[in-house]
Amino acid sequence: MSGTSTNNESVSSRRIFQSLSQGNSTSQSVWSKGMFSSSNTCLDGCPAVHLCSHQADYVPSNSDPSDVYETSHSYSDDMLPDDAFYNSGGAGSSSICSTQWELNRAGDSTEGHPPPASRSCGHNDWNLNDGHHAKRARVENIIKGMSSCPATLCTDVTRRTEELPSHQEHMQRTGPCSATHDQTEQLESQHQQLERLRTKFQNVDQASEATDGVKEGNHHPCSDSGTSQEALGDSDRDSEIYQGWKRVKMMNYFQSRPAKIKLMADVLKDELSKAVSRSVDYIFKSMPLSLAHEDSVGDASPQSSCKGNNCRLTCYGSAVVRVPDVQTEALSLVVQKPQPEKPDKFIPQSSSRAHLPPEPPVPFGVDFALPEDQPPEKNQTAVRQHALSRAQDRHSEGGQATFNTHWNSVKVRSKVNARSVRRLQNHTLSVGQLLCLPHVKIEPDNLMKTNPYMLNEGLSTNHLKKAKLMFFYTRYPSSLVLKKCFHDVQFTRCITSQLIKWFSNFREFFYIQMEKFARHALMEGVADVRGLTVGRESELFRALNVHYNKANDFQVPDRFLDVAEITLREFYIAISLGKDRDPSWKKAIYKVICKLDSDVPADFQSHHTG
DNA sequence: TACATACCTG
DNA sequence: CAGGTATGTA
Repeated sequence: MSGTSTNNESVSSRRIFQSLSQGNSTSQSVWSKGMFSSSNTCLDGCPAVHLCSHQADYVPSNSDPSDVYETSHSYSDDMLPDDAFYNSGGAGSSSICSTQWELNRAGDSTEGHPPPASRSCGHNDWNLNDGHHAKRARVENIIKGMSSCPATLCTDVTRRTEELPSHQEHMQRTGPCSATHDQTEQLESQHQQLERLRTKFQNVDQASEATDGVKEGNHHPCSDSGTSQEALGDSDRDSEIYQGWKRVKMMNYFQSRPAKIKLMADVLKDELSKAVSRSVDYIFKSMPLSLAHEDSVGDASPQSSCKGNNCRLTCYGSAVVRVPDVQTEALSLVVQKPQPEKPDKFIPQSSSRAHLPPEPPVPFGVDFALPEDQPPEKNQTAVRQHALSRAQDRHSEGGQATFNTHWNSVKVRSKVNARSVRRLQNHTLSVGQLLCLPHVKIEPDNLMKTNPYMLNEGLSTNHLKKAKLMFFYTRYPSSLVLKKCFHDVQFTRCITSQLIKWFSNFREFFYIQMEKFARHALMEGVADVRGLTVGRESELFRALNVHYNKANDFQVPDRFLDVAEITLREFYIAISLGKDRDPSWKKAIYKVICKLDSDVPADFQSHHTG
């Protein structure tokens, strides 16, 4: 294969990876901001104010990726990035508000009624002000609602119908003051229907195995109206019942159907399908993907945000923990849509999260604890970018320390590159596909920790430094020497070419310095070539040492000083003799210098790192 | 012609 | 540091 084709491959690969790397680096801040924005919108929208303040402080932005990095992590700690995603996306909350919102939108009786959730949850303004956001909210809510399963919904309706008498007792006791006039009318007009519905759904519940423990007299723990209900204020109870009626109203549509549960499931599935389809179209038309559901439970307490409002409703029990799966699956549909863009283009998507409507409020009384057998990482199949974003978080915690211990000279860039590589390795490209990405920096330490016998399929910054140190001994290493010294690398044409290119560049810099200092000596009037010496304190040596041994943690062999001195004198002589008029005048010098190579110490062949 | 290297450029 | 091109050599 000719070098041209190899170059072409390298070029294209490099271009690609450059784009990826740039995307990463430049998206750092964006991505980080996206984290915040996701946090803003995660829980219930109500506390978005204080979350937004974080973002506002942050957004002005830091052009320094490292600063961004640090900042983002310190923040992510506060935001409980991992579990928060699952917790905050709780089905209960979204189902509640979404369902009731849907009902409010669809229900005739709600004309003129602001949706309870809208009144109670501070995010409604966003929803109402943006039809697209409303769509998204509907999609998410429907998806989440699905997760709670129709059976659960039925149990909820059943419970609502059961609560009705007590509510009427309450109304009789307190009068209509605690409820709106419309609500009172609805109570009266629908009471009869509800009674019938109640009976029917009780039958359904009893016949359904899926609703074990939700039968009458054995309520779902979270739907128990005992203690928690007693703790409610009157207005809370009214609102709650009001929302229950909305659900029941929807149920009325199916009242005449025999298989209610199945029908509901079908309807909801159909709605879900359409909603997801709409959301896909919308998302790809209007904004980058929103992958950020790294919501934080800790910061936005649903109790505080929705307390006293209609947000407090039901608990869907075990369905809660299923919601994130469903939701991420839905999002995965979006993510997996073919995209001509680079994968990392998705990363900044979360930045657009700030423009999305906040998540529906989270009902309190819901156990957000995520089962240990369902860690967030289990959903990596759902949203690759989401996993990637989170992986960045985790790498920054643990892997960062390892990073920082290596090369100070490549701090920021190495972070970006290595993270990018890890992401690519894990999610986008196989390691083999990275072979022809010459400047891909795979952290060998990480790989070797995983498997000390595994060959690196790329050259790292450690390899580069090692090559530079090798240059102190050999300026023209043979391929055999290279293979011996880089025995931890799986040699390919690309790897070999890259190493050869490295040494070519090293020589180029070396000879440029020699010529420069030789001419400088001539200009300074050095008459005798014996006056040209290269010591460790010489300016020439410092220049070379900075280039090849920047950390100055390597004892440069005396032999290199000798070679440098010889080379300097060769240049001095050639220039003084006017040989530099010949375009190829340096070649004679190169022939001399190439014979001065020394053997590379055994340490370079036995150890991977310097 | 294939390959290696130098040179120039970004 | 890497890509591209020019040049020299076998």
